[in-house]
Amino acid sequence: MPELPELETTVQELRDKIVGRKILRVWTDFGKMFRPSFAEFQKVVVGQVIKDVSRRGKNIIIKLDSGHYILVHQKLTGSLLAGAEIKNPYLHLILFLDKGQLALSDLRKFAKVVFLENLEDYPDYKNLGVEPLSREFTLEKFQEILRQTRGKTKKVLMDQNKIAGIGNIYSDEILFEAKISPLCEVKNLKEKEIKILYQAIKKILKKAVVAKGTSVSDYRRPSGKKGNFAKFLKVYQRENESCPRCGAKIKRLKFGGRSAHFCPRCQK
DNA sequence: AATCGTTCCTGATAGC
DNA sequence: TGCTATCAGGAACGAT
Repeated sequence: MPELPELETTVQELRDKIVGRKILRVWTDFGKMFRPSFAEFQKVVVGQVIKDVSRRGKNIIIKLDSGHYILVHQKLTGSLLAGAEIKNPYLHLILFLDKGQLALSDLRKFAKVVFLENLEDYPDYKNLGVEPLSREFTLEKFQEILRQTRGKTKKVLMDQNKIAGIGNIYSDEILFEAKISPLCEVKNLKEKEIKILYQAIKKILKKAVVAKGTSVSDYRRPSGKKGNFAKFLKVYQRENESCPRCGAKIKRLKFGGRSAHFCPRCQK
């Protein structure tokens, strides 16, 4: 699923292809994914020139000539693809540009496309937490976030309103790197562990950005290529395999509606 | 106010 | 073989 490194890759690779392009026509077969409506979206978007592509948390933000925005959340299986002519059985949105196409592929149809006049008017956007690879995300900031939060460490890492961009794959990998159990209550983390966890967040996310993300299920880069991080995964989707650090059997545990993969021996 | 359960969707897999 | 049932999963939303 697309998380921060996948989105970062998407943005970097989309920029060259679509900034400066004019939107001539739009097509969809799934009007339900648009907010407020496809009719509204079509009316406002056609004829616009794409000014910029950026990212905030797991949201892709496309800025238009008019100063308005298209916000795309890819959820579980969405991918933004760009090229001369996109072919794929799961396309649900195509923007026909003056050169090439921009398309949204989404097997499970959970993705959302929102048209906004002003980003700050959108509470789901405004409430997003700190960007973990930004300068704002200092150790002090992380300590402050943890002081204000209760619950299990994995859940807090994945809370978009605390830290934006981390999902199931990278929370598992970060916790393994830091040797902390996903079930560990935040209030029980020692100062030293908080520092190690902070460093692990930066390290794993940076490494995954360099590798251009993880294509463990449906994620694809805008060119249709896969990301390269899957081969670096230590615990995610490795249930019953041996821990690469201590050799114990990796466990998978469901809690709070999601699954955590971890080594029961070396993650405390 | 914070937390919990439900919902959206479809391909893969298990069970018969 | 071919059918049906179950499951995964981000986050908005409604309920408590």
